[in-house]
Amino acid sequence: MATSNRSTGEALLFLTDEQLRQGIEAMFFAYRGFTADPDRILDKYGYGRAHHRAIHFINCVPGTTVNNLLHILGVTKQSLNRVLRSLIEDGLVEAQVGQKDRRERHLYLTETGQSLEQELSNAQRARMRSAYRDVGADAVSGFRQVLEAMMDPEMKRAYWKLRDNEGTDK
Amino acid sequence: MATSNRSTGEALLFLTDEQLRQGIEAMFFAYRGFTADPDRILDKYGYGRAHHRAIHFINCVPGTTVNNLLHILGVTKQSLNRVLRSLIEDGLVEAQVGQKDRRERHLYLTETGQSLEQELSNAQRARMRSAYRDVGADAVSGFRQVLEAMMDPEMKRAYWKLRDNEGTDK
DNA sequence: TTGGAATGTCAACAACACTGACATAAAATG
DNA sequence: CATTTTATGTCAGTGTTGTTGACATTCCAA
Repeated sequence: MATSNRSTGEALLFLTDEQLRQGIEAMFFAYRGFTADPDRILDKYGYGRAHHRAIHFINCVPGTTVNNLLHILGVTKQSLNRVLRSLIEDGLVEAQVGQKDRRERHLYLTETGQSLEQELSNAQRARMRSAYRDVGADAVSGFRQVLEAMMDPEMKRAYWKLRDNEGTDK
Repeated sequence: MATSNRSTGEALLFLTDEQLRQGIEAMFFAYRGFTADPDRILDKYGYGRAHHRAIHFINCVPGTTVNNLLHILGVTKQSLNRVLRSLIEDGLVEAQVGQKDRRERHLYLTETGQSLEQELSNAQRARMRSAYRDVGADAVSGFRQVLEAMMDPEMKRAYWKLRDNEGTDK
């Protein structure tokens, strides 16, 4: 606390309970902003955040199964099922019975579904892009590092797996 | 823009839709980790995240009113009321009628409430501290900058106000 | 073929957000 | 001072989304 070197002071300072609590509150308020734009759009269509998450990851991994999706989302299959049912009824998602294993349902976005996904993504990316622009590349790098360090190991694996998919697919 | 240094190269790279999407997913998975430890503790007592948020901010700003609290939390007073009622019934929170304006209820944590707040904070800070340690001070600074840039202006003001309170009070 | 494991669906319940209606107290207006 | 308006907080009912429990279907292995 009584050090005169600022960076050493910070190295000690940012681990105080006070600094940690500010980080916690920053996460809380930022997540509100993070979900605000998609929430407004979803309201128009009578959907909620659960629908958004399902649409997002089906778009990421087309043909994924219900079982795989619920592991990514971290909810029970019963909870996911209700959301999927409404999306299928409304023609945004298509469920194809697996050819190898007919217990599985492979999920795809229809054109309508892709259209909504775009609308949601564009809104959320706009805020992210704006924030990134404001703070610069180094800050963004730190942001990503801290987020990854905060994940449960299991979630970290899911996160990497998604990144690998996209890296190799395209 | 045509400079060859590293930060400019990243400045172009991290704004692609792909990079932005990864940031979005990182937020999603990290927030799960962020709430995981408190959620486990709250389960033991039959509480949920809503109770945690109320306890957290009552602890931050002792004597705050219901009206002030619901602005910070971004929920309706009816929603907050249900949570407060159970916390008061269980003896974790005390509501004192205002002396100047007797419509107001000033909220304080009881000793029991402070004890639970400590248990929750310690768990959440432990994860945050671990993440901060893993990545270093510079990354933490970037993390905080991006989070702040992602907040709605209104939330940013609430965030600053809380920081100012603590800075001047102590 | 039969028993168990995996996958997905249907039903009921709990937490927590919301809107609407209302009681009380303060402030403004006549 | 009486009345109206405004602010604060409470109670009741509804919808979304999470949960557990029970079940049908399909695959696989003994």
